[in-house]
Amino acid sequence: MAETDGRAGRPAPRKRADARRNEQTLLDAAARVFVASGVEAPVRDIAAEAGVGMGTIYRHFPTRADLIIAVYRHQVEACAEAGPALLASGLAPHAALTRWTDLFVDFLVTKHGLAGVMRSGNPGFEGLHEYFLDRLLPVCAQLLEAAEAAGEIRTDISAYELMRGAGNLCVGIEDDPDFDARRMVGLLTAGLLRPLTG
Amino acid sequence: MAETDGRAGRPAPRKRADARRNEQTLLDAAARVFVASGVEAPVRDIAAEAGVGMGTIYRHFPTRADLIIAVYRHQVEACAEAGPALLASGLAPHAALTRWTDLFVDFLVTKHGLAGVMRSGNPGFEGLHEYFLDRLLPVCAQLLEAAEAAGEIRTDISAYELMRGAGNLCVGIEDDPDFDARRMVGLLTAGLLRPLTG
DNA sequence: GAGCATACGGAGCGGCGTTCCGCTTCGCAA
DNA sequence: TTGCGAAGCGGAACGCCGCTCCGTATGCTC
Repeated sequence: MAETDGRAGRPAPRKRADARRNEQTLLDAAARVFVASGVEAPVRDIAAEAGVGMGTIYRHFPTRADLIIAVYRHQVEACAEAGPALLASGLAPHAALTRWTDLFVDFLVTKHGLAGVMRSGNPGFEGLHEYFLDRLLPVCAQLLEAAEAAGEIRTDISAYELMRGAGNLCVGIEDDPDFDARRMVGLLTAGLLRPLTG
Repeated sequence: MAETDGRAGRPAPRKRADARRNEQTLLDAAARVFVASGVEAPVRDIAAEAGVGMGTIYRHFPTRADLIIAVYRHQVEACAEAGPALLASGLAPHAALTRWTDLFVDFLVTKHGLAGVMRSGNPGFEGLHEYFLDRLLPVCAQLLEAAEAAGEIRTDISAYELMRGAGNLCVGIEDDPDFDARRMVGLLTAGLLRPLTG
């Protein structure tokens, strides 16, 4: 919330060298642990992997969510930027929306358990939920509006619902070979299409 | 699994009176606690509400899932029976499927957190997932097949995926007034419809 | 080099699910 | 009615978790 404080002056007093080093070490260690054990891995494991104490993690990343956000920031950014790009690519809006949703889902399913943790009301992860929404909701909304404006889809579904729905569909995929989240999200976007019959 | 043992003879040695009493007490207490705090309520709370010790719960219901199953058995049964009834009611198969899905979703969303816990891979709840599948999957499959046979819907979605998808969409609804699970599941079933265009 | 703000480590707290075992109670048989 | 083995009970205790707190160590500045 008050990370860089934004406002006047330069209140960030520059971190100590060992602190900056540790932060990077933690990010690397967390990334490794997330791949190996999923994003729900015990904080202790991450601390151990990084060779630091518990306190160090919590000082750099006050909540688990902050750590996860930091680890995946780049990829979320890429997903956010893909939205406008797809719209500008000449694809029909609904097709662009579908493609973008696929990207979003791919991002989620390739991170063990990220989806499960991203849903709202999951204690300790509210910040993650918020971050995803802040960053990706406008993108999704833009795609949705374009498709609505083109008359391709129904207008009673909000961007939030679509993202939340797609996210939910990706929960708990890792240990279930019989469930293809991508196809189900495809069903969801297909369901958006305005029925041709009256 | 080996509850009544099914097989020959009568190996169930009839329970003691106090045991039967306690089982009922527990069921009632659990139902109350589930309503008040959701199905993820601490086992201790249920024990306290029932006025029994921890051991008593675990003896009667070896896993949390067993307790939940016992509490909701009637309602699951009703949902299962609604499937054939809807098909026989003269509704078009896809309409019947949609209605049934609504019933299923209603059942899930009216129980705090049931959906979240029903997904596979949730430690301590595997049995619950299994039970829902055993009981409701055939029903869903029957509805799906009828709609497929009528040529109303696409054929590349399995009953399991549909149920799992609907279930997933209901996860974490309780604290999110902006997300209408019923409408999203409606999108899913609408997406099943065979597109009228080539 | 001295002194202090900054950062570190990990013991410790409270909450969870689950197990285990000494004690109590039931109900059958004598 | 009484005695006794088995069935059932309660809750302390264990291990795992996220998270906090504070005595100690370290980097930075003067």
